[in-house]
Amino acid sequence: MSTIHDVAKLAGVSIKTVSRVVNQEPSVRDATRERVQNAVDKLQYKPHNGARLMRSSKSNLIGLITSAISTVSRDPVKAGLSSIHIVKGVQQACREAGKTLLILDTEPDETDIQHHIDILLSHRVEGIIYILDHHRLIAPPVVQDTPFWLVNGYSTPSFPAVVPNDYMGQQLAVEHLVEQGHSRLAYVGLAVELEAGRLRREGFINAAESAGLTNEDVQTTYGMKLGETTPFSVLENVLKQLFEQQNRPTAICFGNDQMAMNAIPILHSLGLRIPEDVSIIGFDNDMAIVSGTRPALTTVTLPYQRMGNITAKKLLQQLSEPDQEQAEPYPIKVTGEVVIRQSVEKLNN
Amino acid sequence: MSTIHDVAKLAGVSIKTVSRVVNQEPSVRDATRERVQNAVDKLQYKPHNGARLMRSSKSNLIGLITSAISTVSRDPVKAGLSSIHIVKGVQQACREAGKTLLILDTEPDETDIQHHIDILLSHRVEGIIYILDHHRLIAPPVVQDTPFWLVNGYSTPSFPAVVPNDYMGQQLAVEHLVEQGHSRLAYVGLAVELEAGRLRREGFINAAESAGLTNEDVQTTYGMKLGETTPFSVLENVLKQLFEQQNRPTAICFGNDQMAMNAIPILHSLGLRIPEDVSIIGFDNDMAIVSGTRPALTTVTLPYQRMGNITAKKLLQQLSEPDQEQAEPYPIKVTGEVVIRQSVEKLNN
DNA sequence: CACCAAAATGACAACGTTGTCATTTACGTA
DNA sequence: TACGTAAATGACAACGTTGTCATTTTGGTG
Repeated sequence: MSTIHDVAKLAGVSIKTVSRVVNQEPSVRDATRERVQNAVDKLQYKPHNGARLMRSSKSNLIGLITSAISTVSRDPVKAGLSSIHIVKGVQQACREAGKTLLILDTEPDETDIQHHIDILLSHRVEGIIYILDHHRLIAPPVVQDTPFWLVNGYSTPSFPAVVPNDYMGQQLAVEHLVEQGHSRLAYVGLAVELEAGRLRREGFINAAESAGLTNEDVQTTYGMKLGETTPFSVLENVLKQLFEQQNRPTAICFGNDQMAMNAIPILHSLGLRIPEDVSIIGFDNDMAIVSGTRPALTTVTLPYQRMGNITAKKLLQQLSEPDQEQAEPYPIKVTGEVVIRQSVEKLNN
Repeated sequence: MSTIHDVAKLAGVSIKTVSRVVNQEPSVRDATRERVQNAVDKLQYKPHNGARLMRSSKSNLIGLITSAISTVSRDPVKAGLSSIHIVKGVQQACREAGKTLLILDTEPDETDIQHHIDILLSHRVEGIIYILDHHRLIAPPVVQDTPFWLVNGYSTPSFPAVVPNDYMGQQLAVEHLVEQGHSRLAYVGLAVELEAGRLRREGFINAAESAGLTNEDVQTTYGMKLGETTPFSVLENVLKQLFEQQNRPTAICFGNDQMAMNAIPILHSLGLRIPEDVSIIGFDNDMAIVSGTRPALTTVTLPYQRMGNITAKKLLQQLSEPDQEQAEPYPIKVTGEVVIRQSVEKLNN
């Protein structure tokens, strides 16, 4: 592999002039620049990033820690929305900024990431982004001098983090149902021990109250855990009870798409048509699920890609403007949006 | 960020002794080693990879070019099996060998990867793996001095490459059907302009011949393109014609899982039960598809993860034993295996 | 032509580590 | 205790580039 000295000798200039050409500095004559560029091309010279890094302290690398690749080949329906969508969002922002992403993938369920941090720091990455596989609180990682952001997880109010706004997302679902004329709602959600489960339930309850729905009109149940297939019999019992009562709901908000998908055949077996007899709405917009449901599922997006993009842009901004402080406390919450398909009917009332 | 000089000063030794401790060289006294390690821990010293790289010409990085991340969030059913499974296999082998993977993701359909190669070479990666999103022939990339492997694509017989053995995979499917007593088969496959489409069709025909099936017993049709949803009406017509004839097939080999999945409701609408009236078998073992079919689809795996793993191990072997030559011509073909579920019935005849 | 200022070019030190070889220390044996 | 050898430690050059400042070249003006 050729060095800057080889190029300088072939072009008949100093190594500094070669450096100026390669780095597109202005103060080089056109004829000189052309002569050097020809030598670069002929020798297929690639600058040595290690040497650059020693001199200029800019690696041009952004470190990314994720378990998305290890987990992406699990059963897509059971696994929930893959955090690789977050990776994609991060990647887009880095590509636009001309930064190279150094992705380190952890084993699933691996919580000690210090070894990964050490690798990234030895490569002198300019910043680190750690993507969690589901929304939760973690202890703050200890990293000096290098900007560090969490995505899909959070720590202290001073630690940079971006999370999905599960609360607002579920509110949007309720607002959509109410707007479509629904006034008797049920919520079948995730376990409240889960961050997302708790926030989505709270969002549902608050939105129902804000819409003036009384306790008679609103029924909530929960208990399903992320990552587990909803046992058919459990969901079946829940739905049976909902429809054995006098004030049957006209619409059901599910805590995620998987529950909504599993509910479809159960509701059919109860003699209910969707959306004519009961409307349903999911959460996540998981294409592995919604692309297969009949009728096509109306749902709320889990804005993973946007979260990744926002995080990377914030980090990059932090790098280019080191004195700018984040005004708001963390985490930054990103709200999804309703994707209207065919599982919600408009009522005339 | 502290340097080796800071550690040496704190521990009261030379920088070379610090280097010996950090690199776990043997010739250091235990007491000295402990003193140095304490200083390393106290200062949170991380070796500077750029400096190491300049001195030792070993980056410990393996470069990977793929479009898997950009494409993974497309509709999983339409996209075909994601090449991220290949990435996972590469990752496993690199992790075991203690190498860090530098993943560069291209835009979908981007064919000029020279810019990505340049980035990787400037980081002095020890080897490069280029993953193609589907099995095809490409022009040989020009890279000097650095080992370069293709996965899911191939070039000249001297260019290192690993591809799926589509031919053998489809043979396995036929052999399984024959073993289950089926003697009247149909093949509904991918377009033969596609590498996989051509090889799978050839594999089907050859396996049927080898099994002694006559032309009367075997019917082939093809024309579907990878990446496009099979138009329902086209597939419907194909299947109708198959079952309007006197010698109806007892089993259908599909060129991929997506076609098999789409065929299920059509066969039902023709009054055919699966597998009682007609057995079906897919190809790819795409969990985004097979996890949702009823009955559960018997299929042949597209061994992406294994291909990735084999490639990385070959590359790593090339790095540790540079004089070893690959005995066989390229590409190396990796055969999948039959995954038995419920869509193939055993006939008594 | 002489002078001045701006543009272009070059010399060389420094970045943080490892490889090489010289020097010092410790241990075992006679 | 002296000697020899092996183990441990240290000095310093080199890796390939960029930053800094000195030097040279060029162009314009009087």
